[in-house]
Formats: sequence, structure tokens, C-alpha cells
Amino acid sequence: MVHSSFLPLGSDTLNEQDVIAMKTPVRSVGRKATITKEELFQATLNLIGPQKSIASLSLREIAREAGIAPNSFYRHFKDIDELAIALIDRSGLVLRKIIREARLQASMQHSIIRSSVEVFIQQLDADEGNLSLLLREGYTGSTSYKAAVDRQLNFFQQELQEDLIRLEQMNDSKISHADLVAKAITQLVFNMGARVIDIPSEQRMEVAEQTMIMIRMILEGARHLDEASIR
Amino acid sequence: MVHSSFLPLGSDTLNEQDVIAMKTPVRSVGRKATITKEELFQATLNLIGPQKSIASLSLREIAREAGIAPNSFYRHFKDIDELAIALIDRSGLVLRKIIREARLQASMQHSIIRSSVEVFIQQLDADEGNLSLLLREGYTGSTSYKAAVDRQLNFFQQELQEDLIRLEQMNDSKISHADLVAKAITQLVFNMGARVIDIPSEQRMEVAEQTMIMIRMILEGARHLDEASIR
DNA sequence: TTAATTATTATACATATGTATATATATTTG
DNA sequence: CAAATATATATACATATGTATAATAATTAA
Repeated sequence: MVHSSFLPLGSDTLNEQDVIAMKTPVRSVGRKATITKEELFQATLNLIGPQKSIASLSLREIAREAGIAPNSFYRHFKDIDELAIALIDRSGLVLRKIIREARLQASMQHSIIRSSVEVFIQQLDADEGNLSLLLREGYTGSTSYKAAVDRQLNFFQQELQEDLIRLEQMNDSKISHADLVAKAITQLVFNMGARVIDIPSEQRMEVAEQTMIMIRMILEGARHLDEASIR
Repeated sequence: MVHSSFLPLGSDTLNEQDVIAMKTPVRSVGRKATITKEELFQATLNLIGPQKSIASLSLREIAREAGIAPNSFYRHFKDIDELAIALIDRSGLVLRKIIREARLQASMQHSIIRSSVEVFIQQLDADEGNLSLLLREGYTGSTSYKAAVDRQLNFFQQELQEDLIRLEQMNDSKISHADLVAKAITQLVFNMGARVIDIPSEQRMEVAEQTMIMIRMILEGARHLDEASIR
């Protein structure tokens, strides 16, 4: 059973989606529910895995895992799709927390790549369920699933881009196409994450090392691209 | 309704998996079946799409689409998983055909990147179903699905690596980590493919251009990486 | 053409699903 | 504490699924 240490992120960074995902305990009138949305999230996370996507889950299955009657589900979500999207957004929070941690661990300039990748993998272990969900559902599921995941990837990419620009300025070098560099790195890191989920921890680090070399290639390439395109 | 122009590839490149996927019309004794495996493949391809993965299909659904009784399915496949894997392998053939076309179109040295990417996208249009299947099922589904997709990605990566080495030798330059370069490019191209499936054709070319720049970054970076890691 | 063989279909059934309706239970408000 | 109210459950039902068994139809071989 996986349980995620819950994350009190600064609400300044939360957008509308995040609020939806977190305002569960808030209830204006009536009584406090004995079943929380969080419990349904957890039940869902327990059920899905590398083998099972959200789309393959049934309402009754989730209710069973959560220990509630099937119909109680409706008090919290219209259907599974609604739960899925809320869960994806919730996972986005986890992701951004990772980025923040990576940024803290990487106060030094050049190690930002290494620490980003390493923290990414390390978090994959600690908080499975959440992150793997995000990585997986981006490629399957309904259009709205993909859109939800895409939203989260864009956060990652955007913050990375800002970091890159800041880093290069400090370094007195300049990269061309900072947006594409950020995009490429994001794709590679997430791809790594998706592949790394299934394999044992020992082999993960090897994949991580490879990814870091790839990222270094992209950065180095971006620095030399102007000259290269001229000649 | 999608129908793929069928591909008589040289059997020299076919492995065991491919043979399984293609030997449908062969029947040693008895009568010619009125239902072919190919028809079941087609029915499946008709049903799945950006929204629906193989895992979400039911046996009866496929039988209905193929216009046969549910039980007739069993004459050809043990279950849906067996069909799925055969279908993935079959899609691998389509993929390798694309690579071969790209190689033909790219007799010139430097345009190999451009033509590879362009042909990839172009084929995505002509032969949807097949390729999108391959791109999608790599991230969801059972372990065996992923393994089947991985097999196909490795073909791509391997042939690309050989091309890269040959190309660099002709160019008198040398890249380090040719394997990682091939791997990174493969990841980026397939990622592009997965994202490009849903969007309209006009926007595809823009994504393609971006991907080509990313690839150029990697190549350029790989050339400079030795010096970079020294300083 | 007829017999043998094999693929396809019909029928059936146990099981699982989503959800409507009615009932019971817990919490809050008065 | 009691009434009000929101929430959780029980029961029920129409529908869909995978698959077993028996019957039918089509093709091949004689």
C-alpha cells in the first residue's frame, strides 16, 4: 500500500485546477463526510499500476478498494473520468514539488541537471502511484486526460526554461532556442520516467546517467547551434 | 475506415514475430477461412483511436465490428492479449517500412534528419491506426505489450545508430556516445509521433520542425561533448 | 456427388457493470 | 437532547461481458 506524505505547498503557486483537487476537506454546510475524496484517490492509486490504467478501472472496483458501497461514489464524483482528471491534477502538485526540491538541491550551477534527474527518479520510488500515473495517462485515455497531463508538463517545461536562461546568463554563454531546449529536456526526462517505472532500482541509475548525458548533449548543442547553422 | 496498403517487405528482415503476424493466409489443410486474422486486425484498428486503447476493447466489441459471432474469435486468437501483441508486431513492420523509405529519400548526407522526420509524420497520416497503435500502447497495457513495442523501438534505434556512424565517417567528424545519440533521437521522434497524432495536419509540420532542431542540437552536442567534458 | 472435416453460429449461463430508488445512519443545528 | 439534513448503504434491474456446449454451414477430399 502506497501512502504519499501530503504536501502543503504554498498556495501562491496553485491554480484553479489545483484548488479543485485539494479543497476536499472544505465543506460549507451539513456534516463532515466519513468518506473523503482523498480516500477515493488512494483507492484508485492502489489499484492502478504499470499494468492497469485508470481507463481500465470500474466504478465498483474502486468502491470495493475504498471499502464503500458503489453508489457512495456518486457523492464525490460524477463518474470515473471526473475522478481521473482530479487525480491527474493532484499528481501535478507532486510533480511541481519535485521540481522545487530539485531546485533547492541544485544551488550550484552545473549540477542542476544531475540533481533534477536524480531527484526525479528518487521521488518516483517514494511516491509511486502519483507520478507514474501522470507519466502513463498522458499517452492513453481521453482527450481530457491528455490535456490535463499536458498542463502539468508545461509547468515543468516553463520553469525549466526560466532556469536555463538564468543559468546561461550567469555563465556568460548563450543558448539559442531556449524554449526548444526546455521542451526537449522535458520530453527526455519524462520518457525516462515512464521507462524507469517498471525496472528495479539498481538499473534506474544507469538510465538516469544516460539521460543526463543526453541532456548535456542538448545543452552543448544549443550553445553551438548558431555557428553550426552558419557554416 | 482505414485500410493499409499491404507491404511485401523482403523476408530477409523478418523475424519470428513478423512471420506470426503475416502468415495468416497460409493454411496447410482444410478449407480457406472466410474470416481472416487480417479482418480481425482491421476491425481492431477501426475501433481503437486516440481515445480508445486496445486494453479497453472487449472481445464482443471486436467481433461485432468484424461482423462475426463472438465465439469465432477463438478460432484465431486465444484472447485479446494475443491479438494485441500480434497487432503490435504487425505495426512494427509498417514502422520499418517507413525507415526504409526515409533512407531512400535521404541519399544526401545532411537531409537524412529532415527526411526521416518528415516521412515519419507523412506516414502517420496515410496509415493511421498502425503507427499510432504502436506509439500509444508502449506506455499503457501489460508488460508484454510494452516489451513488444520496445522490440520495435530497438530496431529503429539500431538502424539509426548504424546510419549515424556511417554518416559521421563520411563527414570526417566523430560523435561520442553514438548509442545514446540514437536513443535520444528515437525517443524524441516517437514522442513527437505520439503528440502529433491528435492534432491537425497543419500544425504537425511545426512540431516536426521543432523536433528537427532538437535532433540537430543532439548531433551538434555529441560532436562537441568530448571537448566540453574536458574543459 | 457424397462423406469428412473444419469454421462459424446459436443458445445459454454465470458473472460484472452502471445506476435508479428506497432505506438507514450519522452529524450538525436548533 | 431532538429535529433536520446530508451522507452512506441495500436492494434491484437492465445490460454487457467471457466462454461452454451444441448445432449448422461451408469447404475439401474421396
